[in-house]
Amino acid sequence: MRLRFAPSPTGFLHIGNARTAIINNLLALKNQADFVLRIEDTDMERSSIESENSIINDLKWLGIEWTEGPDIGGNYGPYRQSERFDIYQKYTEKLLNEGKAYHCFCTPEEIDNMREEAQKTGRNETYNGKCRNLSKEQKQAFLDEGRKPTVRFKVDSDIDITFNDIIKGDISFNSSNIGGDFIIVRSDQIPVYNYIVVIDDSLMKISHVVRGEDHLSNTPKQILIAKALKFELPLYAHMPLVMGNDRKKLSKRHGITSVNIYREEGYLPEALVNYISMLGWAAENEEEIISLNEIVKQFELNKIAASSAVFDFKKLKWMNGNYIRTLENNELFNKMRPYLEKEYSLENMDQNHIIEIITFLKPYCELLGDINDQISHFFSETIDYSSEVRELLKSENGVKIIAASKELFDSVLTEQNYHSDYINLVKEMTGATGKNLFMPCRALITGSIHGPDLAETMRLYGYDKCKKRILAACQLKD
RNA sequence: GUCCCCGUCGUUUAGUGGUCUAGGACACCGGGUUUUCAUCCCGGCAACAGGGGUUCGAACCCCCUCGGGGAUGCCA
Repeated sequence: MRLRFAPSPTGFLHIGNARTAIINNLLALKNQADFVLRIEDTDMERSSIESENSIINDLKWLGIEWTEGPDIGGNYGPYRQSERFDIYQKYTEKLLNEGKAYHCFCTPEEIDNMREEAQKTGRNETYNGKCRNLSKEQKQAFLDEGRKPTVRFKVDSDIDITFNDIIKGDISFNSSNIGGDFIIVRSDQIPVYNYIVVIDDSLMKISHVVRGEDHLSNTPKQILIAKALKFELPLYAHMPLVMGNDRKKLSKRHGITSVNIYREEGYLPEALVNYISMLGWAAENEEEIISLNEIVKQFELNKIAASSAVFDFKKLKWMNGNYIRTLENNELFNKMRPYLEKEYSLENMDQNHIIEIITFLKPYCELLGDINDQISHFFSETIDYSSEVRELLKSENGVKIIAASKELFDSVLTEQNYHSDYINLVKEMTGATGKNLFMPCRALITGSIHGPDLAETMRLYGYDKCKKRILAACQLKD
């Protein structure tokens, strides 16, 4: 089994493409198949090496590993289409010589008119075959005019093209419905995707073409070319597209679509891979959070749903939080570290202490970056009291509790029991209970009325810091 | 317009003729974990697009309608 992922380097790796890559990777792992990364960079205007690098970077981050590609070579290279033009040219000449393709001198304007005409009359081919049987003289005349021809592939009419798609089942097209003779080489000599994808897949011995459903209607054209070139056909599997919440193809306006942004936002690649694997597929016991190994073990291409799926950002987030919670503490620290360092200098801090805090705050984080908000009051010396907190502390009850707290820290509480005994002693002194007890205590120490267990928070703060906070609260004036 | 694909709770899925008064997960709502929030646990809400067939029996098979998506590029 030989698989391939063939992105065009015209931007960042998109979630939809990432899914194609992930599914191919799953399959490759399951079947110990060869996995080719091929760069489809024939759109000279939009392709860039920066995009290629960033896509490769994102694929690696996702844990995807190919066995052949532009970065590592292989026996079927080169793996950039822009480096294979001489190969394609031979096939073009062959097609031309055999009368299976021909030069077309029509201008874009003429083509536009044909398209309009075809639309109006309800015909299916957009190109009317005008240049199919040009005489030598006619060709020469166009050449003398300075026209640069394209190469069109001859599509015979009324031929049934059928194939069995692994995901969709039997599919059939009629050659009369695919738009007529289509261009395989542009007027600037650069061949187009629909043509060379066939050559590359054949030359690279790809056995299974697993790609997005947007390629489904390209498939009959590709089959026609493969037949003209006497290539063996690969097996096809077209995956339904990933949609936004309005059921349109997932795009920027639906939310984050670039994989690199997910990385920056603090998603774990394991979570993203897990979630995306579950889009259109379910494990035997319907377990949702399962390891890559288990997915690989259970995954079957023909079990992918034939219908499209809406990308659920909330569920992804939930899943990410889940992965964060199960991460081992030191590892979690290492992963959160870059985020922390964006806002805090960790240089002079006790690493074990930070790990202790992170472990404590883990259930509050769905994204790695969430730690920054959660941890701020552990790291900062001063407090910004919100107006809500201010009001609470300036109430009669709040003032009473602040006074009691100060007295306790002045005389009763020690470095040993300041965290464990504090709240109970305040309760005894003030008679406050329940919310009236806990809210002000939490507010005056942490500056917030919500948060994790107060005693543990105080322990992690340390005696001095708790005392400072109480003194600060005493200073609280209008 | 034309061609192709698709149609189970809001979302994602289980379901391949009887075990389905349709199951799980996310989201949402309610309760519990003797302060809050988060985690965790329990409970609730909620779907077979519609209409015809086939069959003793249909979410599952067939047809039509409707709905959605994709393609229709000298993009990939």
